[in-house]
Amino acid sequence: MGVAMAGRLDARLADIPATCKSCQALHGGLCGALKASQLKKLANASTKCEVTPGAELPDGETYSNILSGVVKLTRDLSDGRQQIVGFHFAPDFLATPFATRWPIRATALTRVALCSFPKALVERMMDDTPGLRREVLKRVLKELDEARNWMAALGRKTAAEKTASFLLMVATNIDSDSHPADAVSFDLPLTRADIADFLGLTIETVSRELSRLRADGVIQIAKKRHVSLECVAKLEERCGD
Amino acid sequence: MGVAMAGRLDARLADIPATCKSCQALHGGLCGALKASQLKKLANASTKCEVTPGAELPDGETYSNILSGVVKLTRDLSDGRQQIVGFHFAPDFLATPFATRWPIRATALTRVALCSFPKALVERMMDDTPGLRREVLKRVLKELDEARNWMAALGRKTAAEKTASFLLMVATNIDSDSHPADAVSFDLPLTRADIADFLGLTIETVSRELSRLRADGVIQIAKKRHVSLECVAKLEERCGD
DNA sequence: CGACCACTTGAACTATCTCAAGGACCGTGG
DNA sequence: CCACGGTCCTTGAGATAGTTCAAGTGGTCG
Repeated sequence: MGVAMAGRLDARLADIPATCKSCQALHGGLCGALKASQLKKLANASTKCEVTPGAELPDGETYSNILSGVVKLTRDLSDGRQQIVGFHFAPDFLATPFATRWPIRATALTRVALCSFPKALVERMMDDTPGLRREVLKRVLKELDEARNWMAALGRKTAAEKTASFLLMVATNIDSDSHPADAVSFDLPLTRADIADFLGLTIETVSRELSRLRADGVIQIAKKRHVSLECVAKLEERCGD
Repeated sequence: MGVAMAGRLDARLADIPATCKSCQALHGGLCGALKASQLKKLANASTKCEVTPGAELPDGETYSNILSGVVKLTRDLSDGRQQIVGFHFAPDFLATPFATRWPIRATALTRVALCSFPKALVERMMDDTPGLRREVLKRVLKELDEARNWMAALGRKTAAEKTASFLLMVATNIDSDSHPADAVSFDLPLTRADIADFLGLTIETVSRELSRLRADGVIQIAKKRHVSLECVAKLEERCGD
C-alpha cells in the first residue's frame, strides 16, 4: 500500500479512456480487473445504449455492463405464468447469451444504461487475464448463490417471510438515500405484479403483506412505490432465516 | 478427425495415470480438459474417499469429482425447514467451498465415491489451462441455469407439475436401465421427504401426486422407490412448461 | 373532468397442509 | 419360521394460507 500503490493507480488512471473514467463499472464492475491497454481496446469496441422501462434487452452476442438501472430476468411457462429468476442492479454485468436450456429473457424495469462489448472479445481477454476470469467466475457464483437462496424462499417461506426478504434484498442492492444505517428508503423499481412474479405469489397477496408490514410499523409506503424501512432489524426478524 | 486425432488420443492415453484410465470423470467430467502431464500432477495430489448415505460431505478446501452416487445440496432455515437447492449426479464435480453468503450443505443420498484435489492446485491449473477454465465456467453456468429453472417450478408450478418435472429430471440425470427410449426405469435415490424438500411440498402431497401418476398410467412404482416411466411424452405434458 | 392504470381490500373458494390412522417392508431377536 | 419394532410410505378428513373474483380507491394524464 501507500506510495507505490498510489503511484501505480495514478499511472493507470492517466492512460484510461475518457469514457471509462467516470464509469461505475471501473470500480464495482468488471472493468476494474483490466489493464489500461485492455480498457482502451474494449472501449473502442464498446457501444452504449439506453433501454426504456418495459423493453426487452438486446441479447445478441454481447457482454454488457449495467451503468444504471435495474433489469429483471424471467422464465416463462407456456401458459403465461411467469417467474422472475433474478435481478441485475447497477454495476453488474449481464451476459444473457450464456447457453441456457430454458429460455430466459432480460427486461428493463427502469430506464437502463448499458455499455456492451462483443462476446468474443471479452472471452479472448479472459483467456490471458486471470483477474478477469476470476472476476467473471466470482460473479456467476454469486448469482448461483442468490438463485439458491431464493429457491429456499420460494419453496419454504410464507408469504410474509417472502415479502420481508424481498424488501431487504432490494434495500441492500439499490443505491438508496440511506444515511442513518437504520432508516433506509428507496423507490421500488417494480410493480406489484413484478414482485408477485418474483415471490411466487399473486399481486393481491403481495399488497396485503405490504399493508400488514405498514400496519405493524415496520415500513412506511408513500406514493405506492416509495418504501422506508423504519427498522431493519424488525424486518430481518420477519425473514424466517 | 480421423487418423491424426485418433493418434493424438492414443498418445495421451498412454501417458495417463492408471487410476484415471477407467474413470468416468475423464470423459464426462472435468479431467477431460487436462493434458496428461497435468493429470499426473493432479492424480498424485488426489485422495479418494467414499461417503455413506446420509453423511455430510467433507467440505474442506477441495474440488471433488463425483465418481458414483448422488449428492443433495440443501439450504436450511433456522427453524428446521429445509430446501434442497440442487443435486449432483455421477460425473459432476463439486466445489462446495465457493464462498456463499448463506450456508449450503452437501449430503450423500446414496453411497458416494469422491476423488478430491486441493483447491489451490486446481485453481492454479485453471490459470494456465483455458480449456479447464471454460469447462468450470460452463458447468457453473449450467448449475445456474438449472437453479433458475427450478425457481420457476417452485414459484409457479402446481404440485402435480412439480412432481412430473422432478421425475423427468431424475430420469435424464441418472444412468438408468433405459433401452427402449420410451420406457425408462430407475431407482429413486431420494426418500419422499427429500423429494418434498426439493419441490417445496409436504411428503403427503408428494405421495398423493405419485399415486395419481400411477393411477393415471403414466408411471409404475415398485418397492416404493423403483419408478418406471410408462410414457415419457405423457409425463412431459404434465410438466406445465 | 373523466378514463385509465396500479394498487388495495373484502369475501368466497381451493390447493395444499396438518393431523391422524393404517399398511408395507426390513432387520432383529426369539 | 414368526413376532416385534422401526422406518418409510399411503390414504383420509378437516384446517388454512394463499388464490380468485369482485368492488373500490387514488393517482396520473390526456
